[in-house]
Amino acid sequence: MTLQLAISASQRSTRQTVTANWTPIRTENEVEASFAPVMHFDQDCEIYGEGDAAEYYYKVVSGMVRTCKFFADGRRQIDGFHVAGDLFGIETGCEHSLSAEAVSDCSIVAIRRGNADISASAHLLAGLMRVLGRAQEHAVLLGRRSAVEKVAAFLLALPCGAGAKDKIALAMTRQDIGDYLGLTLETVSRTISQLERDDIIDLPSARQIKIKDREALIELRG
Amino acid sequence: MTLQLAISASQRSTRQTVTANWTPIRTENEVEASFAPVMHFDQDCEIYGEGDAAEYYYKVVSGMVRTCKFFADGRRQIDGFHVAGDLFGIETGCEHSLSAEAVSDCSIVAIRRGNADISASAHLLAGLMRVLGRAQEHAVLLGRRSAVEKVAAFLLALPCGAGAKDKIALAMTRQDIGDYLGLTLETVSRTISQLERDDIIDLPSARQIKIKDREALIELRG
DNA sequence: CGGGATTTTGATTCCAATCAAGTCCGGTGG
DNA sequence: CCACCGGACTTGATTGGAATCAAAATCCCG
Repeated sequence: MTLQLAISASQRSTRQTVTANWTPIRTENEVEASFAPVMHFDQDCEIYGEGDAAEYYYKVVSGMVRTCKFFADGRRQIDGFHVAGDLFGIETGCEHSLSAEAVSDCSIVAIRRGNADISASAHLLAGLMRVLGRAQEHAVLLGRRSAVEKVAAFLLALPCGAGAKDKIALAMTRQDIGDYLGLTLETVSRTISQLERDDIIDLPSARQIKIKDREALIELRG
Repeated sequence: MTLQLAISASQRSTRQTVTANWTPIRTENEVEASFAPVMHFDQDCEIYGEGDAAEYYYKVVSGMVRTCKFFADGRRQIDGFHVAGDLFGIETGCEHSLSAEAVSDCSIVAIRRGNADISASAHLLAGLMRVLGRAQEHAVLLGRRSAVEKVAAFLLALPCGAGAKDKIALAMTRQDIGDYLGLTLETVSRTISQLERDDIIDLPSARQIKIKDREALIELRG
């Protein structure tokens, strides 16, 4: 078992991932390729970096992964959050155009490109299409929309905890949410607080959100 | 030959497409499916609307197409501009999640879904991957970036006129560019004017742009 | 408990949106 | 050929919403 390293998170939005730190585990019950080791990554580990050779694409088994782009000035744009079943790291060219990092401790399988060709598997093709649809929705979300609209849409798109419907456990920080929505962490916080004051959501803790009035959220999302 | 109808373009960003108005032409030299009629659309015609059954996906032969989303309040987000060779209208579900319209007079081929399955054609799969890459880049562009950065990136991504390198003929209006970049038409105009004042581009006319200092643009794009 | 990271909240600033005139340009008709 | 018309574009003045700067509160983990 590997230990979570302390992270020197001083500046805003700067790269703060610990270096790769994963444990390969052979599994029997994996549906994909004949030989797909499951890897475990600790929270905030980098799975791959922008510019790395894209020999594999990946599928999340458990936990959450973020794919993102870093700019020279330290700003970061998160492309997406990926949970169990999601594909990520699919590339046209031979190198990754984004970085991928573990939001929480997580397990993923790597699938060698060409080995199991996407076109060979209807399952993978469907995954690819889903990725495309999400990317397009994300672009629409980032365009001319206000902070409330963005946050409302984000909350509505979030997967609810199994069983307890309308209860959301956030795995990511306000900074992560901001970098995904194109807002600052302060604006995200303020907006969420306002939603609570308006009795639209409940905040037992910062990372626990209960949707009290889904209709109102849908209204705000526009 | 069909006539271009007068358009009542009064409000900003409101739907202003003329109703479908296309001419099917049978062609022999089409590589795709065995039976792919080429259709012609006049400028500003709707090719399909959000919610329409997605029986086909499409490929641009000539001219330019925009795919976009309309909001209840009249705002519009343009998802992308598509030129010769580009695929558009690929959907996961059974209906279109965006609308498609002709930016200029254009010719496109429709490819029936399932008939020529994407997975059956490496060519189509590559097209799909390219679409995905573009959608991701677009999302990154719309996130936390300033007006100048957006416009610079837009100009650099534009296809230059054949032969005369660095000469761009804009097919779209300032409003179109704004709805693509998540800016108002005024901000787009101001930014372009500023670039001219800074001697980075030249504007013989509003729709003709000559890039004088590509390095500077790249610098601004970040 | 203690300490650091995360989150909330407040005050102020700034960039882009909005509101409001003009100007330019391509097309049309006299 | 020129005057005129309408849409597209430019430019100016002002406003507004989110960013930034700053500090306090809270949570989580050892």
